[in-house]
Amino acid sequence: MQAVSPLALRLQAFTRLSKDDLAAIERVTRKGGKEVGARRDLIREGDKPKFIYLIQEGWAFRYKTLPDGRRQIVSFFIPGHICDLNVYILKEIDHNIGTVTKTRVAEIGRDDFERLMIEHPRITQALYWDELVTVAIQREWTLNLGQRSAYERISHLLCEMFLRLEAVGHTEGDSCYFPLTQVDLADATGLTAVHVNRTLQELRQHNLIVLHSKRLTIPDLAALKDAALFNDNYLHLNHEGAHLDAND
Amino acid sequence: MQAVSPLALRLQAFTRLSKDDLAAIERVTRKGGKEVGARRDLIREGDKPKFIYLIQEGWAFRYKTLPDGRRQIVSFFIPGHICDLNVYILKEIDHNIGTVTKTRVAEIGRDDFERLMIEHPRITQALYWDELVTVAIQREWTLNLGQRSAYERISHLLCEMFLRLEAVGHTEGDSCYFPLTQVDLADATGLTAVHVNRTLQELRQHNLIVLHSKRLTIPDLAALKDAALFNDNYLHLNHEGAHLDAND
DNA sequence: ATCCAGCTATAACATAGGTGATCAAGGATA
DNA sequence: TATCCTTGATCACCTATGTTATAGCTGGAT
Repeated sequence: MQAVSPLALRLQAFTRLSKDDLAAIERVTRKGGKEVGARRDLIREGDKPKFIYLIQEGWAFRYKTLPDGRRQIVSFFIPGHICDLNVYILKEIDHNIGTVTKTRVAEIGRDDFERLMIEHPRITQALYWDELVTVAIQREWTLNLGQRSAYERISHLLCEMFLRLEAVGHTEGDSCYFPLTQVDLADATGLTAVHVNRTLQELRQHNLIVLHSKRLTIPDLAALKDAALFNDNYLHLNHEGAHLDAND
Repeated sequence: MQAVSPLALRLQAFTRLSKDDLAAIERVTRKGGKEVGARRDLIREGDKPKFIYLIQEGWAFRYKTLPDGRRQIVSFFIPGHICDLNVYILKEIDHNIGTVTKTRVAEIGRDDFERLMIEHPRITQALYWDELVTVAIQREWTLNLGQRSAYERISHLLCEMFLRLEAVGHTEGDSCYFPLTQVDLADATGLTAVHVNRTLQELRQHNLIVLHSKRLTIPDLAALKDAALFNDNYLHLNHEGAHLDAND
């Protein structure tokens, strides 16, 4: 189905990997393959962390809830995304991971993972880069929720997802598959679905987006970025030089 | 001044460290010592990451800004806190770190740090635990900003800070030093200073807090936690058994 | 071809929290 | 003691976003 694992694709945005590295990634990710249906929970709060999850195909998200049912999506996972490097160190998971679409994941055990990191320092470093980017995204979400208006917030999320999808080759020109419902967007932006709907109308009126039938088109990305006060430095894709000290 | 480095104190909440481990921490942290005044920037957006910063004494925070000046504090640093494990992998810092009070930090270079990790696997693991907790806190802040009301949000922040201070021995009974201004609280909770003021009044009226002259007292922590819908699982302090597999 | 559940759209109304302005109180500095 | 500056307190008014309700779509299941 796919020639290259989306993880490998993603990591190569940071550093070049050898054939040997790539083969090791393929091996490890092929091992714990698993299919999960749409709108299912993959991990539940309170679980004992056993595996590192790698999203191979499909969309998922991490979410947290309050006792009265309020719920916040705290991050989205798209192909190539690793959930929680080193997480087996913790005793208990403090959040949930749910799927949006049908999803193919690889469950990677602690031992396999540690072996991979010991035998492939280049991969190890790339994984830490990946982890740092994930945390940086989490911080940007904090800024998003704390300071941006509804209009800016939604624009920002759309920009971010588009750029992340682009990085793993999941866009076609100025459009992409986009399976999130307005309720998902609301839970991710801390707004209500009603207000998300209003705001999407507004974005459409301004010709910043076309969104229907699970397809998002952004005719003028620069304009949407402006509306979002989007600064892509937090995605750390501008990495020339960052890997110069890795031994080739 | 202090017998044990607050970092060592903090890490021992996760695992027991040997005398040798402790000595290594002392050595590394003593090396790059530096004093910074109150309300100064320690790190600026765009800087090239050179050091890992360890807060030895004082309070600081990480913040991000928007072009029009809006600003969000995305995390607080108290003694024993490490800023960004492995951060030297990135090309450019995407946020700022500013001090609240006069602060003593240790700048730890990449080489020293990597040597520490190679020679002390127990410390390495504790550092990853620390990093996972930091990220978990960031996620909880996302929930906080996205879903909690002003009243819950401020209560939550006060609970979190109190518990974190307690973990490094910086509380006295039910009270602690608390140098944040109402503007700081506003920037951290995504509210305005005016509304923070209103909400603090409300908390005082409900006898949940006493706060003046940079001193916070929480007469009934359980009650404040209730008001905050506070669930401390994200701090991962409940760790019995978590380190059983470390070789003693 | 029909049905149904989960989406999307819209409207009328309510409110939490924002704005901008002013003043008082508490520490530093001199 | 006087001055300055930061912080905290309050007030009157405003608006972005939430609430509740209803109805119309749409696409997959049967």
